[in-house]
Amino acid sequence: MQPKGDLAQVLIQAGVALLDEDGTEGLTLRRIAARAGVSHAAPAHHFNGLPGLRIAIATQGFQDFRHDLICARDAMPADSGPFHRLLAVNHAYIRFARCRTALFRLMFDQLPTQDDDLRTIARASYVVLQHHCAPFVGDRKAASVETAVWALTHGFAMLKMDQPYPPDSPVQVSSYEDALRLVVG
Amino acid sequence: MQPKGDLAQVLIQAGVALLDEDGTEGLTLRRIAARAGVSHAAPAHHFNGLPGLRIAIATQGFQDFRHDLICARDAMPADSGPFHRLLAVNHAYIRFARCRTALFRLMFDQLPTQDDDLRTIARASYVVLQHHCAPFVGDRKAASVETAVWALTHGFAMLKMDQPYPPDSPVQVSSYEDALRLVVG
DNA sequence: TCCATCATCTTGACAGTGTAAAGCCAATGT
DNA sequence: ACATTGGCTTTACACTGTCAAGATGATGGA
Repeated sequence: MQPKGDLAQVLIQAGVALLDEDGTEGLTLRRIAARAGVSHAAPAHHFNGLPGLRIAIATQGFQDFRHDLICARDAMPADSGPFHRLLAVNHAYIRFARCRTALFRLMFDQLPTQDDDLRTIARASYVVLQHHCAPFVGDRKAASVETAVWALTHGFAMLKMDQPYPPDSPVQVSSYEDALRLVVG
Repeated sequence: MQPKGDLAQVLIQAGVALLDEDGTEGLTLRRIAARAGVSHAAPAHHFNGLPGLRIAIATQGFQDFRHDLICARDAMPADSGPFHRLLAVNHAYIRFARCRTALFRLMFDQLPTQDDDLRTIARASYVVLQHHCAPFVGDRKAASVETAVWALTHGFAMLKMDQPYPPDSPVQVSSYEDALRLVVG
């Protein structure tokens, strides 16, 4: 779903803003239209209804997501070891889920779609994480290591997202780094 | 949110059935009411609106979930090793996410709530998995091992849920067992 | 220049949704 | 006998997504 003009991008940004501000139930065709200053039916016309708009927003979300991951890697000092580079990327992953919960949920809710753009950018996001796993493969299967690292990170992100600061949570903050060492160590 | 009478449980079961049959957007107060043969406002009266009903359904979902995990463990032969017992439980975890996607999503969407019943049963579900990690702790921190195993399983479940059978998926079926060995091995 | 075409966006209408207020009604307690 | 409560219905309302029809303006060929 490629934007036809200027308005499409404005609508997507309005939707992202609504998700960040009001959460999942804040995302509404009519609210997006009002925020963009157009009639209530304009969004549906551009994105083929609400499902199309959700896919477009998820696509934008993955672009922001990938950007965050890459920035986290680039912000590391040049002499950082591969573990700390991987850790920085994965912390960005978890931070994104924590700071932009509604958008993060929408992104992974919309994944089982046929839309090519969404699948492409989602895959590109995965490649960033995948790339930082390479130094740790050793004589193991690369897919196994990548799967373990990704699933660990994604699962941890979901739990941190669900329970921001629960004193009795089974998962503590420091546990992630320890767990990651188990996987790549 | 404890049921006041018979109808409450009927409404919950109707909601679960709607989720299984029609997916996330099939869950509607009015559809639940129609299926239960009561007026459209009855569900809201019992559960304090849609949010309360969703919490009640998520609570029921975690009970089914925990039941599945325990049954998977009990179905293993008595001489099974601890790894195959853990694997059986985690396969049940992944299978639940795959077979009851909408309910699974709702369960973890509703987790960040104050509802005590929901938090209690969710925690009890986690304990089942936690318990099977004990043989692999060794001299490591128990929380790290449990976190790694749980996050790996949950993350893998989410990916299998999103992409049922994609030929180009970065995560293959056999990868989970390999990844789990990395963590507990 | 004129006219057809098309994309963009608006307007109006409709069914479906959650929610709140009011009412009904049987059971219960005093 | 009477008031009260809980369980459920009825009614109404605002909000939602979607569709059909129309307005507006740009494009592009004759």
